[in-house]
Amino acid sequence: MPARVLAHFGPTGVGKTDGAIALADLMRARGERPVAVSADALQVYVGLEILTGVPDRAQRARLEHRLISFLPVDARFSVAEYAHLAHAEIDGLLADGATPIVVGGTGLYLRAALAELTLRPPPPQGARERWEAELRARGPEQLHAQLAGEAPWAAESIDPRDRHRIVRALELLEQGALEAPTEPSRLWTRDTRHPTRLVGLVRDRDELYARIERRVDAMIAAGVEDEVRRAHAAGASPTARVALGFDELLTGDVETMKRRTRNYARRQLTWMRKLPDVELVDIGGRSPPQVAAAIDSAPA
RNA sequence: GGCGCCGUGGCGGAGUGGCUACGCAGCGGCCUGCAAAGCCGUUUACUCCGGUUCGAAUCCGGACGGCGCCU
Repeated sequence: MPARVLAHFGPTGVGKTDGAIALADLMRARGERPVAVSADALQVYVGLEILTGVPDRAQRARLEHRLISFLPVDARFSVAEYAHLAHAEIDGLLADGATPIVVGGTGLYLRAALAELTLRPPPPQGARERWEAELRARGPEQLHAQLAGEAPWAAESIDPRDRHRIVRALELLEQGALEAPTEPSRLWTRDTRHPTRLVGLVRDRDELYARIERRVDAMIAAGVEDEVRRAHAAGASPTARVALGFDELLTGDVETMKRRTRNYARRQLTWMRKLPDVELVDIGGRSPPQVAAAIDSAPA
């Protein structure tokens, strides 16, 4: 069964955008019409283009990108909203005879775009703030114990120190939306909404880290610090501020930004290894056309 | 040249005779409306040589190296 949707996953700085652009040239030469659909939680924001590494004008001229740089920085965002938008884009492109290339590094977003995850409802008005205040007052262990008392099965799968998940579980519990799953999770299955070919882009670890180093330096040369200050002044939302380097650049701590970016790349690689049916392609030391050919002909 | 202080893993830093210090980095993993988030696990050491001792990173001697002061 021929794949109708292409997907590229890989750690930050590996060269996903360039890879997709090169592949697009190859596809067009064959009469196909590729369009990139971003699977990235931070590239959605307007006003953080340098920081989040959104493809520039020239790159976008060579390959149209969707779901990039469209949301005001002061807006909150979430996987569920993303899943909605991504499904609409992908289905629209297919209906139009185009080939979506889902490109991104946010693992959860990638799966949300490709598959039909059963996402839970958002927290009711003010619930988040209330539980976070509880958390600060009582600490994660206390809240976890409370959760264990009311929904032991849920507490079991959450570490007593994992404040994020504890808060989330309590929000759901409170609105009666915390039910034991009736079917197995689809997060790690090979389930997709359309026949999909998934390629994982990799390269030597030292080389990847060196690229991250250079990339951050290039961002600074391009004026990220001003960009972040402007976003900060514009009231960047909590979900925008989590962008790597946001806080660090406000205080000038470039080394921490680089280190955290490396840590993130490592987590992305962990995620990638776990994806079923991912075809790994080492794109180190290859020219764009070679990269395109390698991606195109990765052993099935 | 003399005297004194110091020499612990990639880095920082405890430990003064037997019992994993620890933190950071690195590495592996978890992951369902915050995911570039949040969380879990984990490798590497006592500068070298000799001595004392049942047993030494820890005590003694020497070598080497570093720092400081003196000549």
